Amino acid sequence: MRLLPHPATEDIELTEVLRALSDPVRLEIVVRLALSGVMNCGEAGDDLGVHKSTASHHYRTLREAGVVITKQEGRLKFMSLRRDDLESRFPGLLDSVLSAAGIPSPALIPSADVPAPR
Amino acid sequence: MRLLPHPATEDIELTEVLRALSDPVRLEIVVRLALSGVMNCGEAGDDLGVHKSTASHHYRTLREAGVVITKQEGRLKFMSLRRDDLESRFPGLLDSVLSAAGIPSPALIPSADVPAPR
DNA sequence: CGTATAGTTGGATTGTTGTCAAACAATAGA
DNA sequence: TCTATTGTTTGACAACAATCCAACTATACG
Repeated sequence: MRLLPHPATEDIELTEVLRALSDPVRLEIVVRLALSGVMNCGEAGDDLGVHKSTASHHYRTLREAGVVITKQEGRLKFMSLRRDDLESRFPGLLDSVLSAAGIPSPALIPSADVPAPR
Repeated sequence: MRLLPHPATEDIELTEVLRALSDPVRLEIVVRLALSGVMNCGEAGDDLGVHKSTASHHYRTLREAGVVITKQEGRLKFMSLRRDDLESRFPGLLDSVLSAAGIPSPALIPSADVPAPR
């Protein structure tokens, strides 16, 4: 199981997080992750209306901004929100964005930085 | 005194607000407004390190995204954050961004959608 | 080993954005 | 009315971003 490169918590930049969240496609991915906890890229990108390579580009943007973490298991890559990291770096930010994006109540889904074992 | 065109509260889009806040120059302008309540464009753009026309472009972006409101009095234009509007549309969002941007405690400055009379 | 699956990468295209400089508009005050 | 002040608009330009398609990599499974 490999962990893809991503910024350390203290290196997450506010403007980069906001920029990552400011794209409708990426915001939708983030909403799905918030609702599901963990998703592989195929699930996360399903019915997004964009080519899979475009979705892959968005995964990378989210990862490099520090919004998601990605772990590979077999031929699947599991993504999850870096809820705890974001909360410690920018308290309340992710929850308010998720709430604004229409998620009923924030933090319904427990932090799941580690994907469930296969 | 004229009010420049800006979106109605219910037309403010989350992704546009996030995009407006995702530029370091614009975020700095927003931080200054949060600390000062009301500023004219000259004050807001002072020492930003960009040309005044660039700053003017950023004012427009912030206004069209629904983040600030601008009112003209004489030859000055006064900008202020749309705190109440943003709070009602996206509760907690602006405060968490301002807090993340290093403002000591959010909501220290009372909402000031209307510039102080000259 | 061959094939299917899952996702990434590179190229091409199209459109957007941040920036400056110069010209412009509007207002206040002399 | 002339001039200084305040900010906007326009044009130009380079950098970036979103997208698709095709080719590629890596893993799992027959």
